[in-house]
Amino acid sequence: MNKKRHSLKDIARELNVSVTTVSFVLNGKGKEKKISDEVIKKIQDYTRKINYRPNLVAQSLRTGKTKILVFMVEDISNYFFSKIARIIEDIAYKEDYKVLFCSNENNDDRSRELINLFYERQVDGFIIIPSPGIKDSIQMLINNNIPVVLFDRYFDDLDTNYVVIDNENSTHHGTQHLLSRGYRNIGFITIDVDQIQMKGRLDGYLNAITENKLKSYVLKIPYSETGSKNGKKQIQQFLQKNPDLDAVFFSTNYLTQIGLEVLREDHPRKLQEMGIITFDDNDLFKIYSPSISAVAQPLKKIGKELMKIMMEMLQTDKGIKSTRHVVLDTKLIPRDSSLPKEEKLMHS
Amino acid sequence: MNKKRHSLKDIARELNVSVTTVSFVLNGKGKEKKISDEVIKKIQDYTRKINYRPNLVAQSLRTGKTKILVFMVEDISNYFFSKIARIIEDIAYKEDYKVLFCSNENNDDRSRELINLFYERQVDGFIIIPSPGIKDSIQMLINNNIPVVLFDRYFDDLDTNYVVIDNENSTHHGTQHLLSRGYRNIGFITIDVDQIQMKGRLDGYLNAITENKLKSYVLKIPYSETGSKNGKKQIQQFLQKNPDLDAVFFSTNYLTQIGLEVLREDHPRKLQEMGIITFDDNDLFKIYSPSISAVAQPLKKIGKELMKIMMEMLQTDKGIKSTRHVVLDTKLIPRDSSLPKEEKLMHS
DNA sequence: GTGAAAGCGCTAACAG
DNA sequence: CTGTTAGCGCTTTCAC
Repeated sequence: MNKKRHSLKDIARELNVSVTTVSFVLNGKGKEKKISDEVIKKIQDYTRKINYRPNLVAQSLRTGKTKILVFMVEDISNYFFSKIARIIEDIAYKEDYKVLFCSNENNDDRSRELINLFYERQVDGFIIIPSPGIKDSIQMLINNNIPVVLFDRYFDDLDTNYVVIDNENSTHHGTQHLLSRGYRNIGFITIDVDQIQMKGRLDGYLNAITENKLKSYVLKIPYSETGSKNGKKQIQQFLQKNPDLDAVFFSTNYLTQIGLEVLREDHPRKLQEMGIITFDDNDLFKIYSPSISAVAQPLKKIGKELMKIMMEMLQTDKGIKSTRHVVLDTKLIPRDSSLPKEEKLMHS
Repeated sequence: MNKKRHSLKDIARELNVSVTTVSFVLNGKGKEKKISDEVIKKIQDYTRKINYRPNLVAQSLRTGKTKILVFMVEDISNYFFSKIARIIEDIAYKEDYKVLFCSNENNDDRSRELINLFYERQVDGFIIIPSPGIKDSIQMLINNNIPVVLFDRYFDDLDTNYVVIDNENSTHHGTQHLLSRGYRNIGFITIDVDQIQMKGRLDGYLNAITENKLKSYVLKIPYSETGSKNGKKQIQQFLQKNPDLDAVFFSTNYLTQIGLEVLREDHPRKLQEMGIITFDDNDLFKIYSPSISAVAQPLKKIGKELMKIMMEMLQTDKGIKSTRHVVLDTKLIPRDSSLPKEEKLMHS
């Protein structure tokens, strides 16, 4: 086996042709450039024989394109993000793009660092879930004519492409669902963060509650504490302080996980009796006992829309065309955890 | 805002110094090369002002290093893989490496394609869960002196670095656990694939069963069907055909998911009464009802060991030193699903 | 102390 | 039809 990589020059020398000829042939421009069949064949045979692999770094330097996209989310190991990642990956590979995944932990410094890093590395485009304070970095990318699509959330005062869901409507609908099933004291457990998607989710809940002249119960947990014991404790206290709650709405899937854990340990009875809805579905919620009703985001559609916008930008050379705003609907999947209240009480 | 990227040349011209000087200063070699403080300051101030970002592609072409690692798994959206991905990512970033994640679907063609792709792109190292038939591609990387670490499985007749767990021992132990809890007819549901880790898992189970002179019940499902209705159907049939089973051992987490779904839908009673163990833990198994006993892989340790070997190879220039073989222990986490058989029957 | 220049491997305009 | 050549942006040797 050959230890050294072959270069165009090596091949050219070996075959007594010029680098250009080899380059043309390998790029499929042999016919177009009217290179003789004989030479074409010679080159193809030889390169196949030595298993020639072009140096894409050199190619990138020359063309200015890396064929790499960045997909930046809060945490790639989170169900929602990793599922979308997988969809994006598949579409991208079909379009001959590779995808670099990274997690920013919803942290501005880390986000900025990552964006700079990949900017230096000349990636062709960014698909980003922005952390709260990185408007400047996003702006920088846009100024430098680099395709960016945000998703899950965006900045009100920054004109970017984005793909989001109708958060407000979704939680409004979910809350209505609980109300229609007879629940009256509905708690809302969410993340304490000043981001548009979370504000939307809270608003949807609050509106539904006020429209029905009911009392709202809101618990806000700092994002940084969702991984720690502290988050769990806050939910425990919230449930204890509000014993009259007959339903809870969790605004993200990791909160649901913590919440279920608390309910299971401290209030096994409530776990069966309370109405429960989670934002973001998970395969496992379906097979939980009780199965958990969920507001499911359209993962495939989100992935597709993101890539559609991205490919469009990538293809229209540097069109500073209008930005695309896509707002998708979610789907409420009623399961056992939000069965009518009386029914639940009967069973338990 | 400036539309164009700045290059070293631009800076040099602007500041009336040479490219070399700028390069030295930016690489922190100013002092070493005895460049005057004045010039150093001038360059630093200016580059900061225009927010100069070096072109890392050019740098890579020149140095031959990309500072990118590839992490290839079956499916990045799977819990086990995405958790490890996250750990690897964190370690890598600290070492100033970026990580490209990709999913090979345990498919040889896709694996080969991906490996070639990244090889062309000059990535510095590969961490791979190999699909069954890509020994040749792995060999190619090794021949070309590219650091490779396999994990989860390896090839018996290929001398590579790898990090795996003691599969045989783990399932043996798990099966023993079920036996000690009074279960006698234990089924083993696994993937039909000729790979070392799955063979180990099956062997561990079979050995435990034979040692105790019991009957084995094995269901092998093709990997390709685990995502489809077909896989579900096979489990359904398996359970129907073997009504005397009092316990099941699932050999991977996605099989467990399907299995739980089947049990929940078709045999809610069995779900409570049967002994259940899963290979690969998941946060949600802990809060399931019943909580599911699991053979947990040491995710952090796996990630750390992988990166330790990788960094070692990356640093020792081209040392063809001996290959590293790391075999880690798993941890059996007994939960409610494997409570003593009598206890379970009493409760239900 | 600083600069000129070669070269990493590739593309493509231009020349013949 | 094929070859020469100028870069892409950077690092680094060698020269002054």
